[in-house]
Amino acid sequence: MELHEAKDKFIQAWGAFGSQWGINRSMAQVHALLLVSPEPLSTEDVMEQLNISRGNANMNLRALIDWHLVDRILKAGERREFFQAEKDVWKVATHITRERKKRELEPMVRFLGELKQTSGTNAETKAFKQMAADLHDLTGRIDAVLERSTRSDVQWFLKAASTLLR
Amino acid sequence: MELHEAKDKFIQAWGAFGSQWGINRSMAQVHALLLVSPEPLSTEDVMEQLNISRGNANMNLRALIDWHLVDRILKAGERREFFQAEKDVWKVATHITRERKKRELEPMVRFLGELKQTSGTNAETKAFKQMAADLHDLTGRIDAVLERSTRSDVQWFLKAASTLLR
DNA sequence: TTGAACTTCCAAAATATACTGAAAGTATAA
DNA sequence: TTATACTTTCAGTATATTTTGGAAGTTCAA
Repeated sequence: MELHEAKDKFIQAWGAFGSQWGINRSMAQVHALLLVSPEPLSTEDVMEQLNISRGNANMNLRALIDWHLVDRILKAGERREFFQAEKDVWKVATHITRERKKRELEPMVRFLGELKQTSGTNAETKAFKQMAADLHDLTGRIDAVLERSTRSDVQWFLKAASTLLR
Repeated sequence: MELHEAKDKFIQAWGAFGSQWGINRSMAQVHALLLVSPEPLSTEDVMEQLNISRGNANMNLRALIDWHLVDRILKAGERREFFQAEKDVWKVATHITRERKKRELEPMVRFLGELKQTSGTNAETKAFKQMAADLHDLTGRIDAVLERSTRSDVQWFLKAASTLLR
């Protein structure tokens, strides 16, 4: 497979993969494009290479910066900004994990905790509270594992875990 | 909080949470409804309680059965089918994890493996192949951890992991 | 202070996704 | 075999999300 073809397929695949996980296709594609570009790209470059509008490119670049997946680069003598993806995939995974954990998982854990205080003592209420408690426990454990696995040394964790459990 | 209110909030929250992770809102809500219902429900019950159409209820119930999250129940003397959610949240988590791993993660790991064979030896190609290799390694490790953690004894794994890493 | 080069915003349009409801299909009992 | 009770399908509709492109905003050099 040629480099150009491989990059292209990667951008498509990353976009499709992202959208299965609730990340919009363009954002994932912009990210993929920057991942495979050796040099930082300008907004214009992104627009051209992905055939998307200025507004769309801008919005997704900002979102990626917000997620710490992309850095703004200023070149001497150039007014416009360039964008460069973080290439260390472990760092990328860590940032994505921590952000989604904070934005989505933690609020759910909190909510499930509140449900455990539902009033009532009849069988149906008890069953509901048990379900909420189990789910709270489960999500709490997942949260804890993710917290640990992204704290300081991701690589060590995944290596250790996959070895330990062999 | 009253039982009825708590159930309702749970259904809404589960729907919203699901859609953040690429699962459609109705499917997540049907699942939540069945999770909080002590008795199996009929298609009609689901339609009424969630205010959705017959087609929608049917489609999502089938999808949930397909994901092994819901069982069809036949009651003696009743012609219609009833539906009951698997209430063991560890089992639920295991099924969801394994299904998504199989449908989404594994194909991506395979694809990244293929990218490593991109032809070319110049700096840009090398950098690309390195990136693909890193991503392949990362997703492969995640895959391995998920495989282990859902194999036979989930509870043991998460307990062990969260203790080990304290 | 102006104008050029660039970024950001946002209402409207396009697209993708989900939902509806009626009709067709299927199984069972009489 | 027919009527009935239920399930499934699917074309059309509705809703939600994403994208566009022009206008407004910003920055900076002259």
